[in-house]
Amino acid sequence: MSEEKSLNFIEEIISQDLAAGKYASILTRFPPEPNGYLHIGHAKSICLNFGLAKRFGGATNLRFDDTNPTKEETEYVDSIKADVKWLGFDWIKECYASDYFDQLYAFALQLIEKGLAYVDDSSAEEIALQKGTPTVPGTGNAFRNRSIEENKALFEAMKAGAFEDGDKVLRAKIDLASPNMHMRDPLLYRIKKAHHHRTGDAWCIYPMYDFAHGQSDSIEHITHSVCTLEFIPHRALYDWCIEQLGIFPSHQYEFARLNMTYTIMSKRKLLQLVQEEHVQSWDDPRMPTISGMRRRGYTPESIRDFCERIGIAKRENIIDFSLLEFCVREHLNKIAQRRMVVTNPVKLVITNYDKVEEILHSENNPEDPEGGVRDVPFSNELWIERADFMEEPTKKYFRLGPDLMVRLKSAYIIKCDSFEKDAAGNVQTIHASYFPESKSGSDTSGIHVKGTLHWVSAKHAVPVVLNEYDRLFNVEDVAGAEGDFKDYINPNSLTTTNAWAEPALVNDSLDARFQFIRKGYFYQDTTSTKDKLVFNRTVTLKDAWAKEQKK
RNA sequence: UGCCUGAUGGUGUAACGGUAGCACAACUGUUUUUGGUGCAGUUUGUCUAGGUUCGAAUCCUGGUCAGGCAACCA
Repeated sequence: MSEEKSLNFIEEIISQDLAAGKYASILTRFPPEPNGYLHIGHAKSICLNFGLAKRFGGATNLRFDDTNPTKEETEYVDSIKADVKWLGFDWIKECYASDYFDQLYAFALQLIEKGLAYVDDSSAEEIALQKGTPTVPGTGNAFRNRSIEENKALFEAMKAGAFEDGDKVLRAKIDLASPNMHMRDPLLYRIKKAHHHRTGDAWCIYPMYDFAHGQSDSIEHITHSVCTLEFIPHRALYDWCIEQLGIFPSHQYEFARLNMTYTIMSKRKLLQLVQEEHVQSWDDPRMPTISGMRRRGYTPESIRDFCERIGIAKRENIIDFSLLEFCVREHLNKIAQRRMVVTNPVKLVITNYDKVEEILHSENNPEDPEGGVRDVPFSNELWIERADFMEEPTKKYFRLGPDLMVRLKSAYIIKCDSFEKDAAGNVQTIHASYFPESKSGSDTSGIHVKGTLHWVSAKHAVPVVLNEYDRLFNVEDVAGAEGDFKDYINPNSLTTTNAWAEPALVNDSLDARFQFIRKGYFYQDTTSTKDKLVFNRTVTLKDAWAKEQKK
C-alpha cells in the first residue's frame, strides 16, 4: 500500500471508523440479484467491496439478493460465482437473502406488533395514487388504521396462501407526507405465488428490496454496505428499519456507478440484446459482461487495473473506452506470445532462394528476456499482407513496392523486383530477391530498411478464423442518446475472416494470450478446436500509420 | 412547486484554507527487426456572482446547470 495514494471517500470513512474503534474489523458484501450476467459495472463494485476488505484487513460476503422469484435463476447464480472467482476474489461466506426469509418474516411481525406496519388491500394503482407526488403529500386510507391484531391475522393469512397475487400487501406505517417518497408507507411484502429457485414453493409472500437488503446486511453484521447513487433515497428507510427493529446497525454508503462510452451497462438492455439476437449470447465477446470480456481475451488483471484507475466518487461519470483498452494492452504486451498471421494474403515469391526451406527462430516476446524463441519455417513462397504492398507508394510508406526493400520479420531483407496482376487488376504475385547475408541475428549486409513485415510460409501455413470486433454502438453516450438505444447498434461490430497462420499456433495452449504481430492481441475462442482454430481479437495494437493515413 | 446528490482540462480522478497534480486521450520528438513497446516533451481545467481570509477548488450566501426521487423491480 503506497502512502502516496490518496484515499477515496469510502476508504476515508472506513479508516476513520477503524481509528475511532467503531469496529474491530470491517465486513463488506457484494449483493447481486441473480437475474442476469455480471458486467464491467459490477466489476467496479466487486473490486471496490473486496478491495476495501483486503485493504483494511476485513472480509467480504457474496450475497444473492434473491427476493423476486419471477426474475431469478440458478443459471445466473452459477455464472456470478464463476465471474467473481475469475476476477480473482474470494468471499468468506456465500449468502442468500432467501436464507433469511424466516427471520425477515419475524421482523415484519415485530413491526406489526409495534403498530409500525399494516396490511393494505388497495390495488397497486390506488396505492400509487394515494402516495401523492413529490410536491403533493400522500393521503391515507382506512386500511392504515387496522388494529394490530387484525394486521397480524391478515399477514399470517397472506403467508398461509389465503389470498391471491395483488390482493394485499404489507406496508410500513411511516409518513405519507414525507418529502422522501420512499418513506410514504413503503411496501414491505407482496404476494407472489411463484416458484423460487432456492426455496421452491415454501413461500408465497416475498419481502421487497427495502425490507430485505438492510436487514440482510444487519444479520450478517456488514459494517459498510456500499451501493450505487440511486439508492440514496432508500437510506432513510434502511436506517428506519434497523432502528425500529433494534438490530445491528449496518450503514449504507453510495458511489457513482460506472458508465462507459460506446456501450451500455443496463442489465435489462443487455438482456434485450441477447433475446433479440443482436449478439449471440451473454458471453458474446462484444458484450460488456465479465463473461464476454473473458471470452474476448481480457485478463482479470487488466480489469482490476481498470477498476483501480477509474476511481470512486459520487459524481456521474462516463469513462473513455480507450482507458480499458489501454489497461488490457499494457498487460497483454507483457505476457502475450508473438505469432505471425496474415489475414488478407498476397503471394510473395523469393526468386533467388535456392533452398527448399529452412527453420528460422523468432522471439516469443521481446518484453520478456526469458520468453525464448520458437521455430518458424521459411521457404521461397510466402504470404504477406495485401496492405503491405503498394503499386505506387506514397512518401511516408515504409513497406513494399516496386524496387523497395523491407525486412521480413526474423528473416531476411528483400527487394521487390516485379509483380503480376490478375485480369481484374489486383496484384496477384510479387517477385522479390533476398539478401542471404541479411539474415536476422547475423546481418552483415549493412542494408538499413524502415519497414518490417510479418509473413507466413505458404506451404507451412495453417488456416485460422479470426473474429475481429469493433465497438457495439456507434455513439459515445448510448444511454444518453435520444430515442431507442438499439438504433445506435453498430452493424459492423463483428468481422470474421479466414487467415494464414504460422504452424506454431497449432500446438499452443488454449489459454495462451497472443499478439499477432502488427495486428493485435488475440485469444482462442471457446469454440476453437485443433481442426478449426478460431481466435477473437481482444484489442488492436495502436496504429500510428492508420492515424497518419487519416490525415 | 418539494426533497436528495453532484459540479476541477476532451474523459476520469487528486489537492482536507497555503505551488491546481496524476492517468487516459490528443499532439511533438526519440529509440526500435512490430508504424507495437519504451523514453522525453507539449496542449488543455477549478460552473457563476458576491462574501470571509494575508491567502479559497476548498469555508459562507445567492444563482445556474446536470442527475436522481412516486415500479406489488433490485
